[in-house]
Amino acid sequence: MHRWSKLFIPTLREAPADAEVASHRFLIRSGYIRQLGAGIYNYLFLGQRAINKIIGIVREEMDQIGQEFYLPALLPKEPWEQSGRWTGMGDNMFRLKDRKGAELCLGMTHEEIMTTIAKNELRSYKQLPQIWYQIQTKFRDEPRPKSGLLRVRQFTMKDAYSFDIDKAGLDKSFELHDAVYRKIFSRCGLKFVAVEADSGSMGGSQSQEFMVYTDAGEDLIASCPVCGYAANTEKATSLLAPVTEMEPTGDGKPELVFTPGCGAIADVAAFFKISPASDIKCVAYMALKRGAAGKPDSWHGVAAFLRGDHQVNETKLLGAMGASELRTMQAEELTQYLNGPAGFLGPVGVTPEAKPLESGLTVVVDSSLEDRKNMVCGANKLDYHLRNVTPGRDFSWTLTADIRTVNEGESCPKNGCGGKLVVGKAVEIGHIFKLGYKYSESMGARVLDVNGKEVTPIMGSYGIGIERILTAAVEQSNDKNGFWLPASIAPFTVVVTVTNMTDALLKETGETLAAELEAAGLDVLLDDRDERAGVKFKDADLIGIPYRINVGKKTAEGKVELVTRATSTSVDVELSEVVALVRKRVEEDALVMAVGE
RNA sequence: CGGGGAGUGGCUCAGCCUGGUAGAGCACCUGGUUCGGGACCAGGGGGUCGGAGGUUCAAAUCCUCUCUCCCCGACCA
Repeated sequence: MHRWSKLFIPTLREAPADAEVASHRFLIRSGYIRQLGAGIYNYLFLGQRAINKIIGIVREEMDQIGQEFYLPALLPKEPWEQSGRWTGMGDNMFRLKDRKGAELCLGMTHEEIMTTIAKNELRSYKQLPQIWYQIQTKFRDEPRPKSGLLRVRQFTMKDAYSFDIDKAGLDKSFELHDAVYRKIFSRCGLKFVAVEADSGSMGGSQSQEFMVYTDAGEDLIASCPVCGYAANTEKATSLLAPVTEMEPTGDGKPELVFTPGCGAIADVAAFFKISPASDIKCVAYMALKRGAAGKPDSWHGVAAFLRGDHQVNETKLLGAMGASELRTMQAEELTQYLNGPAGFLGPVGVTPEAKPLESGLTVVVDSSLEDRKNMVCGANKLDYHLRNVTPGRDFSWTLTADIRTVNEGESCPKNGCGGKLVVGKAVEIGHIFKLGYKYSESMGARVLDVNGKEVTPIMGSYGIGIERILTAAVEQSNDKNGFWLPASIAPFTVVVTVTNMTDALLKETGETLAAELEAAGLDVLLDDRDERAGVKFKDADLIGIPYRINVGKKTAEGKVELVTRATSTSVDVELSEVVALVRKRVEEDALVMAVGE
């Protein structure tokens, strides 16, 4: 039995001033965690207990479909060089040298290592499929750690990797993970949503994120309340209403117009008395292209053109070109590639490359411009714009693609749905991903198929952020006094609060009750501290335990109070019945979570 | 990396502008009174003011450099 008086649970009346996000404040105030450095945290007793419960659930469910491994966190350079990620991971990778000068890194993910095992050990299609997973500490040199445990440099991840003989097999492995992830998050009591996600430049074909809505989140999710469509805004699409406003003037040729000081979209729209939707915005970037095998990386000029009222979606833009990084152009580069100043850039007169990322300028035009006529755009000349510009007739491009970010209120992209998209902030707790052949190919994993022919296994990778489950749970269930966790992941299921330890009856009753609860299989914390009742109540409310039993005033009559933290409601219960009642409550909670999503 | 802010007992902060050798509340220790929503009284311990250098008779305070942390933008579990 755990006696509070003997434990280290350093609760704080006030949170550090720099903790802003609810989960950050409460995890510190409740004594779950303490900060050691930027994005580096100590997990104390309660925090580690909660983490262990989460890991228990993850492990139990993952064991239904896969096999647990444990790979090193300290990794040699070679596998990363083979996959091209030694450079590809850039500054996000922690690197170090050993005493001999050999280069190593701290693992931020383990595709390379798992694939190395596959390459060395798998020989035949008969050994497939395989699903291997581990629960491991990951290290990422985040440019900006923030929000407590939400974005850190060291964290725990459950990462899984599947190896299949063909695409159908991968689909199956993907489906298995999807189902298991839903079970895991449900059991953890999270209200989550599965969304379509960007598969990045890593060559994947399908990617799905599991998200929990919270203002502390860093992702934006677009969803349709009508049909259930949901996607990360990095990936989301929408249907646009046609632009109905009158075109500026007939179908004339481009006309140079003096537009002094109109460097911003709003100025241009006001000047021409058009909506920003009829203006062509230009965003100029330098894009990084990773050099193929042995060749160096290179930077290329890119001009993205889209409607004035739209925002460039850099993830989509990268994907459209096959580039791996973007930065905005400097003034000299604007002159070099577009021969124009910022604020007055336009597509007319520029010479697009035939293929993306060649020596000249790659011109990417958003699909929404394709059928437009008589628009306004910058003239690549200070204080001048062009009107009556028609895409295709007056300028050409390297490629068109969907490169804009959807906005709330636009129409759902699903056929005939008609719903209006809503956009909300969310935190990513899991991600499942069809990798394809990228790693098995580059690292040379091969097996023989039925015909004795060498084939490359197809892979998937699947991650869950362990601490983020805890963080998301705190984010979704807190009030001014603290937070509450579902019994499945709470460090304790019930706290027995003895309101006055100097009262022999209360003390004795609390001891006995705690022992009975424990005998009934519940994780019980006995608050036997020599503190005033108020202090104990405040602490109990703070630290996330879902149920509390007060042994106090009514105990002389054979009764105790059962307090449900989530609702702050309490009922008087006969002492002889309280153990059964708590068990019943916990079981009911679990049932609700099992169906819930 | 770009922009903004902050480093003063464990926590929250004052003091800095206008240099004179460090303070409050909470927390902690001792004793007493209290005892169902973060008690009260009395006594006590604890800080070379992030670090280095400089100016000065004298620096938490002024100057320079530096480190760390937080927040806003580009990355991801």
